[in-house]
Amino acid sequence: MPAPAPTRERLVTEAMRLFSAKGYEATSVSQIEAAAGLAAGSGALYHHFKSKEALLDAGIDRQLDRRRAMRDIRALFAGLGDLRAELTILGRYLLNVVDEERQLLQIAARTEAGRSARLHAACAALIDGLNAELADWIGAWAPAMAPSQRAALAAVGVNGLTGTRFTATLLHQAEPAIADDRYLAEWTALLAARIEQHGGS
Amino acid sequence: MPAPAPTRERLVTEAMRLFSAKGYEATSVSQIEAAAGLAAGSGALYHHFKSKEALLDAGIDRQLDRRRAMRDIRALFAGLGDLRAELTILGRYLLNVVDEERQLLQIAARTEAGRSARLHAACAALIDGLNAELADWIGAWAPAMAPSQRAALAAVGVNGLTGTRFTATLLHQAEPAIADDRYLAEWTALLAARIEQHGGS
DNA sequence: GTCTATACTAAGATAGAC
DNA sequence: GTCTATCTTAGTATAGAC
Repeated sequence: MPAPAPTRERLVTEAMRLFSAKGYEATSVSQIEAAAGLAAGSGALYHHFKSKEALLDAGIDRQLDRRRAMRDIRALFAGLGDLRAELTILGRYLLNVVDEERQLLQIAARTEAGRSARLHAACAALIDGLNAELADWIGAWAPAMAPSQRAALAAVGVNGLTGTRFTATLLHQAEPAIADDRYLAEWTALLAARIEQHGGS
Repeated sequence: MPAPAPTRERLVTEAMRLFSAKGYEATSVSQIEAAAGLAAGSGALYHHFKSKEALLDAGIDRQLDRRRAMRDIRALFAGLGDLRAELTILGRYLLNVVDEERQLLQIAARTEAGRSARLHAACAALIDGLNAELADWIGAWAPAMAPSQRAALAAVGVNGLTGTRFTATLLHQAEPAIADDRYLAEWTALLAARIEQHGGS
């Protein structure tokens, strides 16, 4: 049987879950304590974190650590030499990254704009990274495409992936209205048609 | 000079603005009163609305009234006979609808899932309507396309538009990283390439 | 209709017993 | 490390003067 996670870990886990469901401000310390198996309102949380905000920071840092651990996985599946095969895998990979970061994105979405600079920076770096990965790949297959057009195409592509998760969250859909396979297949066909048309040389 | 809006109107306007910025639960009645020019914490709001939730409902209803007033504008620009010309206008129209409803979408995004059934219903109807409009248009230009594929293509298209606003909100961008014209042009080219390829017959 | 004042509850955070 | 108890502030909402 797995050793129970230490209290500090449980607090971070439950806090991030509650923050993503209700937003930072709308989540009380009592609720976090209760979710972590401590007495609600006991203030036991403050033996592990200086404040509620320090707890959010710890959660963001944990997510950033996970992100660093995932880095360089991308290099594993490059260079199949076939446009649609590569794009299929790239789309699946990008959507997977969005899912890994979904909790963080939801917290940012449910929390006031200037509330946490760290939160904002973590999300901005994520979105920028997704756009850069897709833009780079497009650049390799359509070298003649102007950089500004490449950026716009990458943005539409990335928004097509992030948007489906945003919408699902917004509408409280446990699972997307359209199955991921179906959606990704259409996403791939859409971008492939445009790239072949343009950079097909 | 314009007559100052009545207090009740100002309360709804400011409440919706604050709800969209901070979320429903994170916005206090005092803040709404202050924003509407009343004494913070005076409780003057309760002479106009039974409760904070009744105020949110009034704001949702006002948005639904506006939505009804916008209906049937779509019919004005149909039937240009040119795929790319029609798609350009349709994309501009759909993005405009998203902007009109942006405040409502943001409130839903920043507010806990089961908090308001009315809010959820208003957003679901909006997203469904956008998808249906694009799917119908695709169906007219690519009759041979399977319904499930048409739905998937429409979903990618709509997510490409909603996603750009979601992302801008998430990253606190006053204006999008890519100009709307540039973005819409690429969005149009992307979908047009796919539709021509498929239903071009 | 708007104010002051207030009731009541819950928030974030701390002190000290065990 | 976790608890009970408590401090202080802020929340929703109401009562009553003007």
